[in-house]
This record gives sequence, structure tokens and C-alpha cells, in this order.
Amino acid sequence: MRVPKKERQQELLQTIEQNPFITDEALATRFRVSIQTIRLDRMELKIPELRERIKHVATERLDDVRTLTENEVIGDMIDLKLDTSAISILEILPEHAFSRNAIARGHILFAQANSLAIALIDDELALTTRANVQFTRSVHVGERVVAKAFVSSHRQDGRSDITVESYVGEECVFIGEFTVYRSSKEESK
Amino acid sequence: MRVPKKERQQELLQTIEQNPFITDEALATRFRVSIQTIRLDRMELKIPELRERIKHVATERLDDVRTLTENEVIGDMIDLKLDTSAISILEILPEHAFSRNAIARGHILFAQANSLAIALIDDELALTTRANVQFTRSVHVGERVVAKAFVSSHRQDGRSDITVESYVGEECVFIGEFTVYRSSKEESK
DNA sequence: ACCACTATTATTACCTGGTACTAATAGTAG
DNA sequence: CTACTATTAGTACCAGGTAATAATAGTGGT
Repeated sequence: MRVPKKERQQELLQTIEQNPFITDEALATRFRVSIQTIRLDRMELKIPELRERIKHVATERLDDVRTLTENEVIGDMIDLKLDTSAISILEILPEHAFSRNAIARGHILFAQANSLAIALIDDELALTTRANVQFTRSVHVGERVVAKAFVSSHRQDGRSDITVESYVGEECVFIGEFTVYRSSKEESK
Repeated sequence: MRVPKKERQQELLQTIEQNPFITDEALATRFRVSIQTIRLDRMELKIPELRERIKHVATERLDDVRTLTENEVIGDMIDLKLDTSAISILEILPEHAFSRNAIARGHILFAQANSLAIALIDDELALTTRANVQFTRSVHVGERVVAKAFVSSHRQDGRSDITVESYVGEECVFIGEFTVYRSSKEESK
């Protein structure tokens, strides 16, 4: 035997996970076994065939993209009082973090806070013009970040100041002050 | 003729665009023509076959996710002098912007700047601890944002201050001051 | 040495969703 | 009636599989 069965199957799992686009034939040459062996392995491990894997990636990714880009809010908004306060929760996943130490990247926490601040404004258009943020504790993969946003002032000049505080449990991990420009309804008429 | 050719091809384009997972057979019954006609249409319109379309969606989406998550740097880094300065370019795509007005979301520009600032630090670990940013002009879909980062000071306490200025053409669209904590090499030994 | 058993490989028939090519047919305009 | 376009049909072939059956290699126990 080149490599024990169990070992090969473990590697097979990893290999396919990180490159779902690989064919049985390529896997066979890679592990120096026959195609049939690869297929038996896939059956045992319940790994679907190439085309199904690709299809899965295509549909899955469609959801994923929206979590970080197309969605109005990054994270799940669980409470919203327009022009007053809002709360969202974001679970930190491996792709949100540095692979070396599993610490969430700063801009992920910023994105959660910023999108929450924007969603809070009850206007046709809201744009961030300024932000002052502090990352008070590093957040790790698996932790759930609860962001709480509240409007601290509605200025006369069409801007609002919003404070966002993010917590993991009792601990504050992020504080941000955002100034948001709003295309106030009165103005636009 | 059920429906003129041109008309059918227009609908075909739309149909496939909003559901790339449809087979020629399904399209044939849908448009009440033969499979061959659908294939001629696809050839004329240069639409690839089902499997290629799915594959395309799968890899495209993969890239998108990485725009905000897995990549080390958001945007393309085109210049890097460690601990000194760095430049990256990011083209604003529809998914980076509000759909209503095609204006880039604030956290996208922040992410570009933040990741560039982190990449700039020549240390095992770098984490943003504070940021002060201004969005001086709104950026639209299709524009290319050039972010220029430079270290303004290496403090004794293991922190560095980095300034990032982002431009679209000659116009400054974003200014940010980041304070980054570095796990200095000397310290870790 | 022999048997049992597992792992591996080979072979064959069949499937989907196509490509590539050739040929026949229908409809329409000049 | 002819030329031309649009459509349909049919055949051979391909990738990347499923499913099932059988043969072979290697290993452990007694």
C-alpha cells in the first residue's frame, strides 16, 4: 500500500474541500490509486461527484456573497427603532479572520458597525462621511459580536452622529462614532 | 413561427442570465422550439454550455467573497515598501455599492485602507487598534480607487501610525489615520 | 499452508448534457 | 421557380460520472 486507506481518505476530504473542482481522474493520479478506488472513497465519505460539487459551490457562494457585500446590513439585525437605535449580531467565521491567529480583521467589525449605522437612518439616502473607531479587544473566530447603535444627535446640517458599541458577551470590543449624511426628505422635495 | 428569432434570442439572454442553471432541453420546451435551435441561438449569442455557466458562477462568487474576506489585501497591491509605504487599487463593482444609487459603501473603502495598512507592517502580527477616517467624496460603481498608505510614525510602545489617502483620479475620496499594534519581532523573542 | 477478509483494480453498460458536423425540410421574399 | 433563412433531425463523439459485477493482491489468524 502506498498510504493507508484512512489516511488517504482524510487527505481526500481536505483536498476536495480546498479545491472542489478536481476530477476523480486527477485525484487518482495524485494519490497513485485507480479511479475506482477514488470513487469508493467518495461513496464512503459521501462526497458528491464533481458536477454536483461545482453546482453546490455556485449556489452556496451566491448566499455567502450577500452576507458581506450585497446585504444592506452585515450581520443579522435583531432590533431596529428608526432614527433611534438598532442592534445586530455577527458570528465571526474563519474567513473573517486572519488565518494565522484567528483574530477578526478590523474592517469586518467596522463593516458591521457602519452598515448598522446606515440602516438606522430613516432616509432615502445615508452616507458615512466620517468615522472614529477603536478596537478595544481582539475578537476570535467563533465569537458572536453584538453591535448596538444609537443616534447621539441629529444635526441641522443634514448630518447625524451615531455611536456604535460592539460586545462579545459583557466585554466591549469596538467603539465607533460615525457621522452620517442624510438626504433629508424635506430637502429633496 | 411561434416568436421571431430576434425576440426569442433576447428572451433567451435574459432567461439564462437570471437562471444560469437551466438546460438546453428545458429552454427548448420553454420556447417551443427544438433543442438544436436553442443550441444555434447559444452559438450566435456566444453563451457557453450549462456546465461552463455553472462553473463560471462558482468561481465568480468565490472571487467576490474574497473581496471582503479571505484576501490579505482588499484590492490589488501594486507597490509595497515594507514599514514605509504601499499602494493598492480597487475597482468598485456593483456588489460594493448601494443598489439604489451605485455609491460605494463606506466600509468597502475602509476595508481597502485598513487591509493596506496592515499589509504595510513588516511584523508577524499587526492589528488595528484605532482609526479615524473621513469620506470626502462619494465613489461610484466603475471608478477605480487608488489607496496610498504611508507610515507616519513608529512609536516606542509597539504601535505605528499609518495614514491612508484614497483617490479617484486627482480627487481625494477618503482619508484615514490608523493606529496599528505590532507584535514586534524583538519583543516576541 | 490454507482460509477469510479487506482493499484495490478492471470491465462493462448506461446516463446527462453537451460539441461538431451533415443533411433534410419549411417558409418566405423576390 | 429559386434563393435564402430558419428550423429540425440524426449521427458520432466527448467528459465525467453512476451502478454493478468480477477478478486480483495482500494481510492476519489459526
